[in-house]
Amino acid sequence: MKLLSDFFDRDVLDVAPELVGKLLVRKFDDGKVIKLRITETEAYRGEEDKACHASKGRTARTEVMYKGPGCIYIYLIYGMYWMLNIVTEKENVPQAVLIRGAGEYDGPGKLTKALKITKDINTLNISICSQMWIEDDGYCPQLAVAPRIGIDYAGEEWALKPWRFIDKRN
DNA sequence: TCTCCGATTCACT
DNA sequence: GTGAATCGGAGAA
Repeated sequence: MKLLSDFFDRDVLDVAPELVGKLLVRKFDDGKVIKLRITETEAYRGEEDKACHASKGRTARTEVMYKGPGCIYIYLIYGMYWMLNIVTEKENVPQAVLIRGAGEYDGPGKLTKALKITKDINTLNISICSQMWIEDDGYCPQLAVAPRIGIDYAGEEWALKPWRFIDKRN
């Protein structure tokens, strides 16, 4: 069962843990399709979240996070890795879920490299996209929570929030 | 224009 | 445990 935009039209703290255990489906240009079970996600919640790119306000880069539920937010980090995010909540509320791991890939950079994800699918909506979507096959993960990674610059208040969600069954 | 730095990974000590 | 690779966005000037 494919997830539609109403699934993403909720608070990111509801969506992020529920995305763990879902199937991330990627269709390549040559027609090949692969499905990977999502093992780890993180929540980035609006302008007040100092770790969220949108904390700086609306800019060309963060514009997609204001576009509404289900939009794909891709950005380059450290000049070499693409990060994959799914926007949640209604229009003009900048929240997103970072997909940190899926299938046998245990890092966001490795995942996007394996799936050939780059800026060219930035801003597309994952609920109506033919190149990538998410399915629910009824799998039930054992959730664990932890602080988010690599955001010390946001200050302790935000860096310590338990907004990372992991499937212990892996 | 120019400078700083990051939602990472990997090789090396 | 430490540091390099590498580049576009954001803010300063």
